Amino acid sequence: VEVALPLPVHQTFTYRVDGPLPRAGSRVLVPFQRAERVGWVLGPGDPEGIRGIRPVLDVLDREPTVPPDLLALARWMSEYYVTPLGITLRSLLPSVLSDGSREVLRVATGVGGGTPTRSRSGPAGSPRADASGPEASAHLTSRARKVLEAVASRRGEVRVAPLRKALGMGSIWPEIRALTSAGLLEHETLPPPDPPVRTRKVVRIERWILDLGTREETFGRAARQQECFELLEASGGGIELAVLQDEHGFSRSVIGGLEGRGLVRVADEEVLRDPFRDGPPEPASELTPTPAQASAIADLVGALDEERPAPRLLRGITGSGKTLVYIEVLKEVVEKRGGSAIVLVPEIALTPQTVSRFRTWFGEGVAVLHSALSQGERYDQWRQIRAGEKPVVVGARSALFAPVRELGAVVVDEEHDGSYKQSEAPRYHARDVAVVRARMAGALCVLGSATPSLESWRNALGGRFRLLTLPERAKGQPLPPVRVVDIRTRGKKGTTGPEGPARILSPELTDAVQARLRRGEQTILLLNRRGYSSFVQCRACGEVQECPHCSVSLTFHRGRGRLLCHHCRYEQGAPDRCPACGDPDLSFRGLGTEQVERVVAETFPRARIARMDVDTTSGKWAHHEILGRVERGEVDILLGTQMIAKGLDFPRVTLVGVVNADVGLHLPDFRASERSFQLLSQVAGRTGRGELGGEVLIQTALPGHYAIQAALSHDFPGFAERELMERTAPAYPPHVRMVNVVVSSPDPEAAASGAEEAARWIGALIGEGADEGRKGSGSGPEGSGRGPFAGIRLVGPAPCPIERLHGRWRWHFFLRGGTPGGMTRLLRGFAQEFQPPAGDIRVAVDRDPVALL
DNA sequence: AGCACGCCGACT
DNA sequence: GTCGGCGTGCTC
Repeated sequence: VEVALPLPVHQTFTYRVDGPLPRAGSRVLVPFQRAERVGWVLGPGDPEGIRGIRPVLDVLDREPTVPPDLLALARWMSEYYVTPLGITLRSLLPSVLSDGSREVLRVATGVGGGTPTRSRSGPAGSPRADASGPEASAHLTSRARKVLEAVASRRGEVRVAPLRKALGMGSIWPEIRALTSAGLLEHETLPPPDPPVRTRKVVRIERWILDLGTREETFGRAARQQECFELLEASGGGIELAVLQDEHGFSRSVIGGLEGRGLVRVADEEVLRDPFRDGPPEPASELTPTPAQASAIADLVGALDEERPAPRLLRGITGSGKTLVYIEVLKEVVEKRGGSAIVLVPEIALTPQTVSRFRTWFGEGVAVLHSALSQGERYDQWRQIRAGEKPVVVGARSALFAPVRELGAVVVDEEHDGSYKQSEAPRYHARDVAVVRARMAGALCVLGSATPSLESWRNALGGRFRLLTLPERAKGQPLPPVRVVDIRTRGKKGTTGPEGPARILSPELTDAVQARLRRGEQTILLLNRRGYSSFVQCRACGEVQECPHCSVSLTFHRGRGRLLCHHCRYEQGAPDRCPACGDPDLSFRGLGTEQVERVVAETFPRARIARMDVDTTSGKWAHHEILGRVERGEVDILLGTQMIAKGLDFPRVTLVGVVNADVGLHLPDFRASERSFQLLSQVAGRTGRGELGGEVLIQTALPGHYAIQAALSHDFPGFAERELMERTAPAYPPHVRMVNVVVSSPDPEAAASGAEEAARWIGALIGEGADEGRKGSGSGPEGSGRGPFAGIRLVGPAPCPIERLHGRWRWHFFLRGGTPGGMTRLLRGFAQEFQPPAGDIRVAVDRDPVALL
């Protein structure tokens, strides 16, 4: 059989099987080098040209874990995103199914003199203090001794991978081998663990008694048994044994009696874990669709019958009721056609509230896949989906790969959201893969957003997607009026100096908040930057503290009293004087949410304030706790980063204030304007949802910027038109497809030369060095070849905008244009054949990147 | 990724 | 003469 292994190698392997061939998509345990690994069977293998073929050790699945449709999708992703198939498959499945074999070590038991003692870490080479050890230990290397000591100091079995990490050593297999052959250690490869399944005892009706006469005859004078049986009947046939005993008082003998008559059976059943199980219930109010909703629904329902329905782009302003449209489509798929559907939602919008809207209609038929699930919980959901018990799957990015049967529709809500792009290999975009999965299944794909990505918008304008619009809010409320407050002139006039509160909360915004407090209404304040200040600068010498691993300034977090790097985990104590010149006069620059919180608390001492950003939501359910307080009216001002901009629906929020709309607008990324516009539009949509109306105030130093102007008038088409124009010269997505190749190394020279060599390699294939010479459009590739690579242009290499990250120096270059097929061939050749120069150099290929930092 | 093998400089 | 630190090529 041909087997895909989760290795960073663009190659598959062939193994021998005795007995029937396992079906494609089944997992197998195979010997690989000196370890055992889990891989996936792809089909019959070709033994031609392979020396010693090794045998499959075990077939781990009775039914393939990867059904044929998902295997085909994985193959497509593997090609398109230039990622080995095994790594792609691993990322589509619950991790328990692929985390593979575990190599364990333990101190050998059979050795005379007992276990080697805990070391007293004598100098290497010195005579051993404990004479009890066998002779063999005398000539161990110091490395081997370290390994042995480490194993001995942890009791029981020790896994190799964590041990190696703890020791900070490279490969420790030579040492392990030496120790095993010296009889000091035992080494064993354990099979993959059984997926964790908890069970409990459940009493379930085995034989139903419908006829009254039979019933009397059966039970006779066994009144308790009859009662118990009737309770079981009333509750659908199954009750947990412990509940029957403890809560209903049926003794073991009553249940035993029923068992003896063959009426019930006591069996172990799996306990399924589901943290969303107790989400708040939502009344199933049957809403009447607006005319716009009704016509969107009609189109979508009609599309379900098409052979190959075109993807639909549903553009509905915030509050226009896109979810109602989704639900109607799902009902059609699930109830009328017996199919299943997948609904993708951005991670932070995946709340019990969101889920409960689907639960209202589909009840237990809804599976939820969420990043906060434990491995076991995820696996539980996955099994139920595969068993066909959950026709509706709601989840974040990876829910797209739910093994549903009869896929009828895929919905991608907030399709413009950047969190749909995976940042590790396979670097897929779930929106794009959703279109592909739906197409492969002949299913309908619905992309929904108030502010579609320009990629989808262009597809809709060009007819590849069908555009559906919900131009009005479902309850007829108007979109809130938006006002701009120019903050350029503030500060000088402010009473407390240039850094004082007046610069942070303009008089206009202060008055507006004050009015809400007086009326008992709520305010949302957005500032898309966490921490207290994004950098700390010495007023004497100008020094700014940077992260030692990344080329970014350290952010001051006042709550923790520390400086943190927002890219890696680095942190250090906050300085009280400049580390360079010793001057104590430090200025805290670059406003963050912590500082706003402080200013707001000082300005409105009576207000109840909640802050929501990644620093206040570290716990698993912290989001829900904070939002619950807002919902119950225990919060007057909710302050936070972009995580408060999505999906919240609180009718008493009548003011949204954007503290500084310019954060992010100047990032060196062609999507900076698009992201700002989306964020402003989204947060604006948080108000005016109830009868109280609403208002939005945007503070900015760039009141004339088109992204802000468009947000003022809620004008998505206008914004899109302008932005599409901005991206024509030089050509950026969506006009061309783009690939970002990032080369990194701990050594800055190696990163630069690695990027140059990689670019040269590709340049030679596509017939050009770089793109600079050509101005204007990217068309007309006269000299540059007309083969499969025609039209592909290379730009760069250059240092990445964040040139150092996690201790690695980074260079990158772009490829753009050409045909998708040509690009795939180019990239595959590159991935398979390009050898980076020696040293620790990594090459990451990011196709259709969403962020270029 | 993780392993073996081979080369080379440093240390005993 | 050995040990340990890389670089290179291969894994069914």
